[in-house]
Amino acid sequence: MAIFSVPVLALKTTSSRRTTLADVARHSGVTTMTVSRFLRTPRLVAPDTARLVQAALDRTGYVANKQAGILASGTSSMVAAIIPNIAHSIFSETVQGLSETLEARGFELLLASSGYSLEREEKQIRALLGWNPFALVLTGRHHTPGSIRLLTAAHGAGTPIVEMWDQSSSRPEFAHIGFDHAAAGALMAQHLIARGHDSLVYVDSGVAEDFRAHERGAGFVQAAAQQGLQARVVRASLGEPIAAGRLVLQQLQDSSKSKKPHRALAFANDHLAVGALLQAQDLRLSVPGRMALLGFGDFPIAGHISGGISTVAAPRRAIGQAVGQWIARCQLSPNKGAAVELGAAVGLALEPVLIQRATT
Amino acid sequence: MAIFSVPVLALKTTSSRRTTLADVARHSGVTTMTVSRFLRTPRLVAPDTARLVQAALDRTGYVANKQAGILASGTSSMVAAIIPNIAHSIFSETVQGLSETLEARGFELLLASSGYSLEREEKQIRALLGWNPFALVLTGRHHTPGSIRLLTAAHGAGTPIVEMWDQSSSRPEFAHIGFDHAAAGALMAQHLIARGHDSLVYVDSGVAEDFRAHERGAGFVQAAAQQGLQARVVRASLGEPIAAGRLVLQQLQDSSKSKKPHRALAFANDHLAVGALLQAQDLRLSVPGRMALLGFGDFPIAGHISGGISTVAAPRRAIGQAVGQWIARCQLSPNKGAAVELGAAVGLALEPVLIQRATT
DNA sequence: AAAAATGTTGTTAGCGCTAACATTAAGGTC
DNA sequence: GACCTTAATGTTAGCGCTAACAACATTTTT
Repeated sequence: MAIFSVPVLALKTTSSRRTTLADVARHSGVTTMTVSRFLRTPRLVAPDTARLVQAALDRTGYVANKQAGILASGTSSMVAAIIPNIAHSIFSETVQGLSETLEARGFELLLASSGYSLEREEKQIRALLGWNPFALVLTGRHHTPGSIRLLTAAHGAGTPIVEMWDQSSSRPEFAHIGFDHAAAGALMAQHLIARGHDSLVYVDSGVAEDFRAHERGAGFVQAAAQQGLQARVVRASLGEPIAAGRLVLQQLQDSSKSKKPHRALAFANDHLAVGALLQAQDLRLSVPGRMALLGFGDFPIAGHISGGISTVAAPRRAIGQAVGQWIARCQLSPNKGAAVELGAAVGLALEPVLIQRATT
Repeated sequence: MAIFSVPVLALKTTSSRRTTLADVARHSGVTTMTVSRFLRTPRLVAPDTARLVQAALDRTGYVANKQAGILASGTSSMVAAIIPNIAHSIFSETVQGLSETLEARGFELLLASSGYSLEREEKQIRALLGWNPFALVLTGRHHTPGSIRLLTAAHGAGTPIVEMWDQSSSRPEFAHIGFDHAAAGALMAQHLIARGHDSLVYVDSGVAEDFRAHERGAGFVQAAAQQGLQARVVRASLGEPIAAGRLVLQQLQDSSKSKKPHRALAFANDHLAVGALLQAQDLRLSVPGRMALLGFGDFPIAGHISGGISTVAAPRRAIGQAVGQWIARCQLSPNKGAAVELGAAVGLALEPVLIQRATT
């Protein structure tokens, strides 16, 4: 790999600054205000003038300066969102749904990924709030005290705050759109029990800050206990999740040569489950004959692997869409900026759905 | 799914506007300029004053208004980038590399995903330029004429433009960091030929605007021709790529019951190849016995599927890092804004590497 | 001790745009 | 024709911040 740079000699030395409204105004013989008006409320501009302005706009290749516009008007069309991991299948569809919904309503989306770190999240909240977003979207209800302080202040100043993926919010005045992860975990346990399994294992995410995965685990254990069964929880290793899933299955297999061989495994996510299934296939273990597997999330790969991973489908896209819709409603609401209106708590009750494939 | 909203009655009606520099200044008994100075160049502020200001900062929970700062200073620390698809494995690591590198140098990254549509890309270029970014990063060298016009104007006004993933740029004054996709395609063909295959097929991406995949196909066909072999090109269907890969393999199998059964397939990306491998396993086809498979990209899943997909690894992360480094260099360069310096064309020569697994 | 250098803070102006109001022209009403 | 309405454009001020320079106090140099 070699980096080479070829300095190009003097190009057009027209280091011309960007065209401004004033340039366009000069070209069309009107004032800046008329051009601004043409861009935001064209019906207030006379047709003849409009033609002149449009021509000047085309000729100059004007691109509006957002910072100036936002600063002057005091309102931004930008929505900021923080996701644990953009690349992660579980969130990419939420982002897709959010961005579609917002784009259709004239918003823009500014995205940050926290890498599941609450410290990074706090930094990003501060950075994003600096852009004066119309609203701020977070994932989950767990934040540092510093984050909460920033969020409360922003909310007080009229910025809607939405926490998604969880069933409750960190503060009552923030909106939340998500579902109950403990209940989803319970659903997993109940399904496995209904299928006749009594040796239950929950394979938790290796990411310490994946609180939702831990909550599903807690719900899983509790539901098992209610049926008089003691579920075991093991933690996957950090890092690439398919590899981690393989490793978990291998270790469980190694450690139980003599013990009860038949087990039902529920995983924190489908990638772990896929890894476990692939490892089971390599070990020639019969699935679900010797071992039943149940994933979470309904990731694209889950249905494609031979056999397919049974999974609990989370309403990934719906969450993003609902968040977008709620934010759009904030804009339309008559007295937009007021804390009262923005403080309306919104809950979206979503039932995760069980999708059964050959593995349970 | 039910959306319910609970209007919270009057919270703190302190719909207090956000704290500004002036607020902080008042609290600490200095002028706004001193506070601004403390935030940007603390060494120019006396220790005693600094303490006062810091206290006021903490007390008020000040968050700097970026639009005001950028507007006043005329320089932004934000870098804008457009990627075909954020969720796509092939780009997520590039984004990761880019964002790490930029963050370490105090830049922020504003991301947009074009969905492989040049029209959307043009809209996004316009929208992103409106934010006055420090630099603009694009994927590939194919753009609409309108986009080129916008980019040329922005470059003329001092904004560095980088095209990544391709080996050349749309205009000589833009930087480019990437590799030769035709050569990568040729590499794939040569490898298969060297392994003794003479019935070669390239399975192209179903996405019409995935120009790089098409270029690899062209390189593949040409390299085969140079060895006196006529390679066939088939196009995968649109949509979920693992399913598309399965379908391609099924169709090839159906259509060649009587004909030469042994084939070598090169795929536009690893997801297609994984789909094909899974389908081959379901059909009990021996791989590579009856059919050799070769993917592109070295996606995480490629090495984990039983057997593993042989693949040509693209320097995904390195591309992102190199782009970030180049942008950082633009900042440091003595006469930063000048077209001459920014026009320095940068090429990063990267050799894709062949990773061999059980499938070829 | 005067001059020069340095350190610290303040003043002024303006980035590019838009809200709010002011102004003018054109048409309608009595 | 004096009055009111409406339509179209212009004027003024200011969003929150920072560059550039000015003003002073303090130290260092000669």
